[in-house]
Amino acid sequence: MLNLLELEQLSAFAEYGTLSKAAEKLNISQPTITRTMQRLEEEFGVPLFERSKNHIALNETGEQAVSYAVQLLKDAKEAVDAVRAFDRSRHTITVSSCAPAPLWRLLPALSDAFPDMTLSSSIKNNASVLEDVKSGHCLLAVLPGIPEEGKIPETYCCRPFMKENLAVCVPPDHVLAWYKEVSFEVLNGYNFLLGTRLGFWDDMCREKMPASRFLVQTDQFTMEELIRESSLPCFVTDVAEYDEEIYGDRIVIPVSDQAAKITFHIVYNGTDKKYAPAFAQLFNF
Amino acid sequence: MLNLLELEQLSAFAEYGTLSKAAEKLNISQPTITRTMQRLEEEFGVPLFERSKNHIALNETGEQAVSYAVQLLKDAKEAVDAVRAFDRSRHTITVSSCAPAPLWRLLPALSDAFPDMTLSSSIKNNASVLEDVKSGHCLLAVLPGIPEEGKIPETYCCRPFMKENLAVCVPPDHVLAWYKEVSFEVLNGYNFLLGTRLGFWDDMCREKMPASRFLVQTDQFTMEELIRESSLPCFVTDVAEYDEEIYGDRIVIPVSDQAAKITFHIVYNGTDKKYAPAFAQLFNF
DNA sequence: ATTAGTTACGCATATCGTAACGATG
DNA sequence: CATCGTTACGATATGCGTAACTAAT
Repeated sequence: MLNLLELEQLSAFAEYGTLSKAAEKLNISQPTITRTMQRLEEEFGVPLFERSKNHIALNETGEQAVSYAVQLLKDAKEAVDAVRAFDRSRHTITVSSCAPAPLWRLLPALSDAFPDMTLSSSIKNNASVLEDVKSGHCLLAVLPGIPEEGKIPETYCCRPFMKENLAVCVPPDHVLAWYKEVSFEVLNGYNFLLGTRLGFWDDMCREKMPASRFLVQTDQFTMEELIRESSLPCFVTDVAEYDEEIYGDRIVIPVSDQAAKITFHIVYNGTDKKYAPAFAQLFNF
Repeated sequence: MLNLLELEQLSAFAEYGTLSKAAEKLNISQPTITRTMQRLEEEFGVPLFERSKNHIALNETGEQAVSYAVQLLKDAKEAVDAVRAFDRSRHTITVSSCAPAPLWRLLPALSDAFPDMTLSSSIKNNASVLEDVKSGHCLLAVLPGIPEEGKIPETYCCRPFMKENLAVCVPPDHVLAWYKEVSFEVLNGYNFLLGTRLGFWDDMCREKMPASRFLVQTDQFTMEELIRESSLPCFVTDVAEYDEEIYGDRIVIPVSDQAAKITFHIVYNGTDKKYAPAFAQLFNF
């Protein structure tokens, strides 16, 4: 039977041209590789090399053998990787969320319910989250409301999880500070500071306030500093903890639109034998 | 690195359910297979089995590993077979001929020109011969005349090789015995003895003499006996040696049609670097 | 008591590296 | 004479089978 270690030496010989070079690259002695090539010829049962007294080269059959060897080695490596990935997936619960806030509650709950599983979460826009849940790329999805009919298979379960309401946050001397509540229509045209990793809130703001510009900050510290030092409005929600240190005397004004009052929903594959029952229990309070 | 021998043991375990059974089937001791499974888990780096004190079974990851293992083993075997087949093809000149007679001259000539090559020949009808030469399934083809325009790629060479003329052979008291030569039209309606492996002659006879019946004999001895003991006409050609023992006092009458006077042509791929030059020399006298 | 799996132990052999050799340009 | 490939030889370790052990049915 073939031996992958031997095939690797064959492949190295093909790559480097001489047995000596190949041996050096593989950190083995040169006689070893000589013997391996002889063994390979025995195993294949046909000549693979043209030999002269101090020269050896692949013949046509040998070239063929090399191409098969390379393929086999590649397949073998991929197999190992795939098995490792599969094992990893068996011990990982993957969550795709449309916003950060739901994760703050969801991840601790999952960690509690599945103490020996690894949790892996990511925040993406709605479309990507939908993709993930449909492709099975994630086990749990968090979406802002019930997905439209036909967007996900019927076997998937959808349960309300928590609410979040959007608000703007402005310094007391800002013109908006007088409002008790404010609509997107009014806000449209103002420029805002916007933190990254906001998920679907990001998309929604751009959609509802097309005339506004959003000054996206990828760095958390920069964002906080700008909130303190500028009078630019920013966004907060009723779920995020409100840090006095950062917001100072800024005033919070709820956004009045229905679109700003979100009920996050959990979506998961109801036919998954391993997780569906546990998820049903977790989310059917 | 993975080892195919180990994967074979894994596959056997998956197939037979217990280590003992697998060990027995593979003619190895049972502790050996235990150790191999342990090594495999190390190599994959993840658990593949559920173990209790005297029981071991594949877990889900293990099932995955098995399916990859089976695939790899299959691929490896196929690779060896393919390399062997390739080597064989390198030492074999394959000839497809539309009739037996050309082979009687062609094979000795090839054997002479390529003393260390194996010759492999087969007789088929014209269409199959054309298929073989186009697909590269044969290196040399023998066809009855020049193939029609477009039937073979332009890069193929076509050279006249030898002539063969069809004749019928009847007992002296047969009504046909009076003819000096005879046309298919006259022959049409008579029934004939026909040996197998006649290649295209077979097809031609059926085409030119649709009203005739052909009593096909697969066995050479039976054929000869029937020629001796019956008065049924049969076919001979000017190339086949005429054995008095068999034909006795039968009379040979050439078939007058042009279609019965064949010039066999050799066809081969003119772009084949290895053989085209040698073939050109052989057939361009 | 039988069957299955793991561990312990000793041996055979496979495989490696060093060294020596042969050939070639 | 430097480089490359093959062969010889001795050390090592890898891997096997036997035997002994444990647990479960």
